Amino acid sequence: MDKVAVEKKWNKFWQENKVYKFDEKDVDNKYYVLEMFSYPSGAKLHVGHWYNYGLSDSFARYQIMKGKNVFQPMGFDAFGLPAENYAIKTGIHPQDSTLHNIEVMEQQLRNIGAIFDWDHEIKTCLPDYYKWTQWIFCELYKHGLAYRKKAPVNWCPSCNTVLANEQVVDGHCERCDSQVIKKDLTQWFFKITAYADELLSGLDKIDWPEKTKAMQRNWIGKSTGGEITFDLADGSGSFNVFTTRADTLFGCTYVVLAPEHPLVGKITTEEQLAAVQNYCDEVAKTDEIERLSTAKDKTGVFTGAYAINPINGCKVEVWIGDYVLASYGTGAVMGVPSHDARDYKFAVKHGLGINRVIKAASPDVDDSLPYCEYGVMVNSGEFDGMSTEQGRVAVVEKLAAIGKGKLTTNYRLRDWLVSRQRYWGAPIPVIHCPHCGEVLDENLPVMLPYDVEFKPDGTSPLAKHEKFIHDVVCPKCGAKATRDPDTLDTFVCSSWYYLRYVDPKNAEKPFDTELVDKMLPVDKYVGGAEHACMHLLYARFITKALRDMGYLHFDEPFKSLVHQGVILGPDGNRMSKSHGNVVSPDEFVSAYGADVFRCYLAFGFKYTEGGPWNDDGIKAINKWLDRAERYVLAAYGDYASCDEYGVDEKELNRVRHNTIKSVDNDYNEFSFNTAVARMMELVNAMSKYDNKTVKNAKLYRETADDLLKVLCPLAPHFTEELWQQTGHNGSIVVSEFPTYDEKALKTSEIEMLVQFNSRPKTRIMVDTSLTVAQIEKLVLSDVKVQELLGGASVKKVIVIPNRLINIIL
RNA sequence: GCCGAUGUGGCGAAAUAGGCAGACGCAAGGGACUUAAAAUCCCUCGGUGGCAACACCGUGCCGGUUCGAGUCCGGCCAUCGGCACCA
Repeated sequence: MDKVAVEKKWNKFWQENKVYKFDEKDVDNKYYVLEMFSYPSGAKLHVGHWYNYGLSDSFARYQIMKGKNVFQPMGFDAFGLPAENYAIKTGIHPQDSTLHNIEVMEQQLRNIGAIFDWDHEIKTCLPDYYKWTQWIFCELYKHGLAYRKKAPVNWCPSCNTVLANEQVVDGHCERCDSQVIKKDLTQWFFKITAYADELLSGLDKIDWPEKTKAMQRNWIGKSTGGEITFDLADGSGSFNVFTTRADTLFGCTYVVLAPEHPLVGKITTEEQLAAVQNYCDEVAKTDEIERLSTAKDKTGVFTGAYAINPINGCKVEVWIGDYVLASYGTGAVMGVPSHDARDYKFAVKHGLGINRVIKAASPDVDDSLPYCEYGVMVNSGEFDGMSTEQGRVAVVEKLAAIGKGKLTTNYRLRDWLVSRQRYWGAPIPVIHCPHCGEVLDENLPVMLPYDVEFKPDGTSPLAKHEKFIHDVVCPKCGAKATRDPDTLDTFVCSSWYYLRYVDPKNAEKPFDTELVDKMLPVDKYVGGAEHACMHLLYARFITKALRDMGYLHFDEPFKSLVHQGVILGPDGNRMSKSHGNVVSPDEFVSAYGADVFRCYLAFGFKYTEGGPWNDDGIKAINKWLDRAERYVLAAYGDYASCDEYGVDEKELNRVRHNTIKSVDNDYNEFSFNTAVARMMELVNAMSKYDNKTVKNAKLYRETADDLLKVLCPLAPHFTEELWQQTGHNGSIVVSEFPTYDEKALKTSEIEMLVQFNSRPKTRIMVDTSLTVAQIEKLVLSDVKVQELLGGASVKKVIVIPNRLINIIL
């Protein structure tokens, strides 16, 4: 078969006849398969795209054959930095390059032969989409979940924009790898922290890889403890510290405030003023990465002020130190050098007191200082003898009774910084009025102007567009006002696209609530693991926020998630231009066809693992499909036919049904490699059967039909062609997936292994209807076994039905 | 440091529930057909020893539980991913 030519034919046929169109009237039987949409870069589809989209499509096709009404949309995450950077380099406008790239990619995606529903396509850079992205911003704002504040933020000097916490990797920009610096800027945030607890607990309800859930848990970083109030010794005020180890409070010999703590300026004494100011200046100059380095010395300065430890009334020194972060907890900690490694280092360096208040619970545990494990309280007055678990609550409760403490929870998760000083994104729909302050512009969309000077200089490109910025009046008071010059992080666009897919042409609303409630959540979401703490977290947040506003009525957007593995270059490195190891699917697809390529990706890797690319086996897959074709056609060819149903027939039938059973299960689990292995076994069995001179045509042909059907999701064009050539009506791609016959899997006799003391010795044929006791009797009376035993006495016989018999001597 | 994975032939990888390790392939070697090549078909293919039947060893390392461990338990080592002065 000329696979390439055949693929063109069927691809056209399916699309023209809308063979596997999602039936909008049968929503109750829907199955929503979604792959993370792609960024329309100038480069062609690479092997990774095929791996993700091609095999997810096989899963979707399998669901169709299992009778599901499958919805599998595709679109483009079209805003973003790369197009803008490309524009800066080449002068080609981002809109032009993006729309062109999308056209090219659409064609390439069609060539995979996937069932994408193009009527539901989304391009996030078009006004009819970003209008609703802006609408979401407005809704969040109205519900107090979007706000603007001045804060130290991550700034990428190369991309000339701020970044979200999630986009900073090891202190470097996720995109361009430049070192990120801290800047104090006024920026827009989404209050994702309001959902911290639900984002955490919701993880228990969803079928996601444990690894990914663990990463989100980690990222959210819940920690329970208490806030404890220290009064200043001179009575001029107080401050709180956060601790998870209130049981160590009696060991507190000093307290440390973050250098940015608002109290620092007020409490510093005359003598210490110069030192403190000097220290704060130094800290401000050091960049975040250096400051957060664990290896760094625990520097700090005494403020000259004293505070009172509320549990025992002891007077302790108040220091400042940059190991205390202003942005976590209360920006102040109690110093307990005896039971905290950092405090210990700090105390030793600055000559502060060390006072042990926890003993190891069991005497054989290393009890040296600092002792940071849980243990038993000592030197702690009435609390002596209490365990850490009890004490960390009891101490706070005692303080709460006198208004000096309360139990609290802290999260590592920070609010999501969404404004970007870049051009190619959705404009933030806010107008700044000299009288009313910030006012939402609900006259959407706020159009992104085309004629913009987007060369980066650290200010937003839109800020330099006179008309965009100034040609506006305040919606409230009508005064001359200005627009917000920033655009939204592209992760905002992608945080709700799975909702728009089901209702992409709705001009009245972002989506119809009733429809979305029926179509969501996504039943199977497939995409890379690298989005664990970004897109996958943001999407969950937006879903929950929209739910609380009443726009939808479910809690989680993605019921079940699968991460495909990464296909590396042949050298084992991540594919990249700089490594020069990028493998293009094109030459393989044009030589062997899309089905062969897809089957090869299916067979060559464990789906969730991926691995280095190697094209040695692709020829073998091509040969295998040729082999399958030969025997399918042979089954439908001329030969001496009979109704016989002997040993050979039973064996062929057994392999046939075993293949159906296994492959059915394998598709469900994205275990494409083993599915192909089982199908290869079936082809081998057919080849063996074909050697018979007289064959049972009914069985042979049914087997051929079943082979085509189980193979169909992985090789749709190939099987469709053979389906037609063997005289079937209708399209195989929408036929029913075969069911297996349990009876066919069972044979009347089975060969069992005989072991002596767990050592394999011989084999014996056993009737499968025998009981364990009968098998035991049979094996002991077997001539061969008798001979091997040579009269030795048998202590015990262990029979594992259908597998082995272990004789203990 | 903490969290999560992973570790099996020359290679990609299999192994529902503790039961014949290496399914299914690739590569390699041998053979049939062929004037020859391609294609196709058949055989061998974890290691060591042996003519052989067979024996011993073998799933990162060391122990344990069990009639029986790739799988369970304890302790290590290595690689990869994530988090990290988070109080």
